[in-house]
Amino acid sequence: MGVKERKERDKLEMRDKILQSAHKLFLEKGFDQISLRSIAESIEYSPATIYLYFKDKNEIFHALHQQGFGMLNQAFQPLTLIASPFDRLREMGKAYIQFATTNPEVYELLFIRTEPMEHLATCMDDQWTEGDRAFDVLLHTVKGCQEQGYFVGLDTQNMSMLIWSFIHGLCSLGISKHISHVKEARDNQMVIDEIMNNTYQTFQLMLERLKN
Amino acid sequence: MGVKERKERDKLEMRDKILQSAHKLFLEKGFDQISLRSIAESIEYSPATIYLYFKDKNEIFHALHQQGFGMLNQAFQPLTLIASPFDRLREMGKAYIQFATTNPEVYELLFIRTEPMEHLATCMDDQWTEGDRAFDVLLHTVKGCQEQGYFVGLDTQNMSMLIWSFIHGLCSLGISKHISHVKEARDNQMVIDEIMNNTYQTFQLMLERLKN
DNA sequence: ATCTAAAACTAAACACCGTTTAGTAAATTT
DNA sequence: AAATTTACTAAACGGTGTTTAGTTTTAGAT
Repeated sequence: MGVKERKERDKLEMRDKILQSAHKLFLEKGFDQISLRSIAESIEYSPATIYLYFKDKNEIFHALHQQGFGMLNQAFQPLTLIASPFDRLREMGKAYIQFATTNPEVYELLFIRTEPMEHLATCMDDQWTEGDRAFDVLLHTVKGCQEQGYFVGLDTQNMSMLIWSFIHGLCSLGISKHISHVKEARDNQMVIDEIMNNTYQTFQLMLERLKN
Repeated sequence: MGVKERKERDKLEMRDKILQSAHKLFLEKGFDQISLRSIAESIEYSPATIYLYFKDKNEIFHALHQQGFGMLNQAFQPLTLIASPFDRLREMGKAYIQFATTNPEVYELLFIRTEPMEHLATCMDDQWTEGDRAFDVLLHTVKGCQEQGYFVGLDTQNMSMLIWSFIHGLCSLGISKHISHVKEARDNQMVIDEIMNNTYQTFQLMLERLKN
């Protein structure tokens, strides 16, 4: 009697349908433009139906947040194959920037918007472990670099935090409209991308000088 | 017959009253909790009245944005007296972090939220010049450092952008709830402040190693 | 002092929003 | 076939930003 199983599948399918629709909408129209009502309309159900599958809007954001972290981890997956820690670190930075610039809305959801974080804070179960794990990977890579003579005398955790801060700051400034000081950059994404690349390259040069 | 002048004064006073009220409200209740209606209530006028002094809500944010930049510039004012560029750079970073941590809501408005920026983009008059000027100060200081043997061979603009990215990233992560990897940091502001200080100190050590 | 025209202000409405409630229709179990 | 659980929704609640139409207050001219 697989009716129970089918029902469960249906339930998950519906959840997924809602999430897919939300994802599509917030890619198309941006963040503040997603409403439960627009999600409901796009899946051709009434707004109240969504509350049968999600507690509230934050829970939808939370689910998208998890999904986004999945995407990011997937982007990092191939990099674990790189043996040299310093090379791996460089490529991790590149991949991070690449992810942020090609999925700015997702990046915003993951690292800039505070809504799902605040929601998580109220949950007892630590589901922000994905973030912890990602940071552990960074820590491990920095440690590897140090064993090869980079960043000697600098604390591993502080150095990791430094690197993350820089990359995150660069991505944040690139995604938001805050890169000024070059008037062409105001609306030209290509100029912004170039600034980001140049800045990252300079960072890389800086790190290379920190050997021995 | 100074009646016309008085009316103009009254108009400006009212604008200021609205802005003060908005500022107070968004310090008290946070960002998303400010509504035109709550502003109106706190100044004891009807919501529609606000539209006689501001085009829309974005224009209020925009005005607060300018005001916030004034505060930041004021915090930077004393630092121009520091003769040594490298010392000045260090103190600028400290002042920036200090500003961000003591006025997180203002910092969020200035550098994280995109609303007033998007509004500015539609304005023809370039009023984001304050940001440009602040960056010029940074550029000038970095150039000074280079003349004293720091960061040689690195592009001035890229280096400035690197520094701003790092500091901004650090502040962003500190303000939002995204610093994980230390479970105590989840809700303890003191731990977060310490992480930020340690990270900045490490950055400083790094820069010092880049002499010659 | 009275009339007029402009300025200041607001009540009410509009079209949204997230969320809840109460009730209907369909599917499943008995 | 009846009873019960499940899936769904219409309508409402209290909130938002904004507009409109109309009222009150003020200023200047007669």
